[in-house]
Amino acid sequence: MSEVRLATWNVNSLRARMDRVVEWISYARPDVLCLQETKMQDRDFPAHDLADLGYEAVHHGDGGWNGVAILSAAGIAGVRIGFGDGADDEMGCRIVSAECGEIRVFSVYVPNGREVGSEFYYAKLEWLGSLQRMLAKEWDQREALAVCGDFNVAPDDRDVWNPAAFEGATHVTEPERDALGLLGRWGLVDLFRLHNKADGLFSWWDYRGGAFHKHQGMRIDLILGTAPLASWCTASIVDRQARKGPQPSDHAPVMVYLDPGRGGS
DNA sequence: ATGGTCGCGCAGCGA
Repeated sequence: MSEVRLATWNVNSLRARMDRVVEWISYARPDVLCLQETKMQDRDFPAHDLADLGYEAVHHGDGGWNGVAILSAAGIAGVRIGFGDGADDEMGCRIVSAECGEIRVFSVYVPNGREVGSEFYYAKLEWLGSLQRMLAKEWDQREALAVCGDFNVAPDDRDVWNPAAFEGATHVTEPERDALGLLGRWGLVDLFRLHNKADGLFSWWDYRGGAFHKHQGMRIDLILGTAPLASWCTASIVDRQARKGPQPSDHAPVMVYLDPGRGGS
């Protein structure tokens, strides 16, 4: 297979964002695009419009909140909804996966923990734990597998616009980062960071207060991949252009470039 | 100065 472009984007309502998604697809040409916060029911998902653009898709959503999807120009097979043990249903349509060509792709929307120490914070940690247990139990880290989505965790201080101001705040606490660390110990690598080491490379900026133009953001949208994907990865981008212009999402798309003919696997 | 802006859905909550 030739180059594969694998992307993830929290669109904050696919209904409100469809024009921007179509625009982005037309110039970025991802082979696989994971979406989060579609905020729609399955029956409203614009599968036909996406098929016209050359994408098969799977969507998992039940209404006004959450909702995840995978668009693939490399095929969709072996769809899995949720964790398979009902845990996802309680937290609401936050994980879906499919075989896209030779890669098992997950699209995930990790719960927002709101205030540190709140019940929502612990539910977020539990959800990340469920993700790790599901991967360890059902999947093989030696295979080509990617977990893409909005993790609501900034992996390290480079990923926060003002680490001093965020000390102890949600998205950066040790337990949240430890939960990402467990995914790393299982075998997932933060593919964006393989070829982009600088700070200030954010994927989300608050709508309020002109945060985007003040470069006040965080990198919380991640593409995690197993060792084979890490060996294939040649480049990565965050497309800040998509955060500009009319009716943008508060997140920008993140994309990695994979060359399955490259590296040792 | 505890604000600010979105989306959903039609009040006020969640992010």
